[in-house]
Amino acid sequence: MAAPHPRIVTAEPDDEGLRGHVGYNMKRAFHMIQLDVNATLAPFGLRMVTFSALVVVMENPGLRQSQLAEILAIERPNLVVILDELEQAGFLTRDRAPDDRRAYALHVTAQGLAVAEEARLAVAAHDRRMTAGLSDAELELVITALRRIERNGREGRTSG
Amino acid sequence: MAAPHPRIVTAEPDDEGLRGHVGYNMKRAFHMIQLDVNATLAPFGLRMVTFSALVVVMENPGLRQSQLAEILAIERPNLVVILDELEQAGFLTRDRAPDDRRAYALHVTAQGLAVAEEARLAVAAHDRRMTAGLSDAELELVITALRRIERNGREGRTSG
DNA sequence: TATTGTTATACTCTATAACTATA
DNA sequence: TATAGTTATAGAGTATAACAATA
Repeated sequence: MAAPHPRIVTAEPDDEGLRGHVGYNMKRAFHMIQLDVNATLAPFGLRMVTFSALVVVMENPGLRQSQLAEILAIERPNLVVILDELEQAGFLTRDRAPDDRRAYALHVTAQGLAVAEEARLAVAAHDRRMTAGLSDAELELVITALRRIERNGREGRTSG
Repeated sequence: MAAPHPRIVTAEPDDEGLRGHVGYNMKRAFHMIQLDVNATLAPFGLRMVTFSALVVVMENPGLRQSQLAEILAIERPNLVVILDELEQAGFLTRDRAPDDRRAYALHVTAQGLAVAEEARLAVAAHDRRMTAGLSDAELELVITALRRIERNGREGRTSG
């Protein structure tokens, strides 16, 4: 019988055998996103991770460092330098918690609030650039899928 | 007028303000994927990037290092240690190209082929674990979207 | 004893400049 | 001169152990 789908032979070497793997494609996509978002945030004196921390503290005033680390899924030691950076830029304050003098209550300053609001607009524009060509429904599905993948991974680590 | 969708106030602090951003969710998802795939590949003496390199060389025998670096989107200096690792494990060979004695022609060994085939099964199982709960159509859309995002980022860097 | 934030440290991944040997 | 592979190095991101202050 004749082959119904004759294979097109390409001269160019490629990564065909990896294209079906989620992780491989996600690594490449995330690398591009990280380059673009950091370039987007640099004018504000922010990086992806400092931006994320700033937004979370903004929406959760008085948050403790350990809570922030938990929310952002980063280790406590690594958060220290992130907050140093934000504090030295004048974007947030570490205030001793009155009820527990081991802990710091985190608050975004007026300057930090202003910068964060502008940075959010820039990041939203970055998101639109990076996801150009995807419909709203597709974008929503992608985000839902990413959150599902993260959850699958986290559950696999603890109970699997 | 009464609010049609009364907001449920949660006591728990969270990252609500970041959940709409693709990059933030992708970073978290990819972190989980990377942990899982590296744990999956460790028994084979492979990492995510050495596995990728092995598969590409397998499907493109005689490939040059610079071509492989181009395909995998990694810098030539970083590929050197990756190939050192694969060569020392006995999974591939670097043969001097007869027509250009500056270059190496890469070939996967019989041992490398056997390991790669088993590793591919393990990685496919890892993919299914990580994407559990997504339909085939959703998974395909996610991969297409990831490739689109990478392309958007790459085009933004060169011509934008 | 346990917890909060911190320091020190190490390992991975990525990026750039400069070298060598060929072309 | 230009290119292929290499070396050296620096910068992020992430992980663990151990410490001081406080609970």
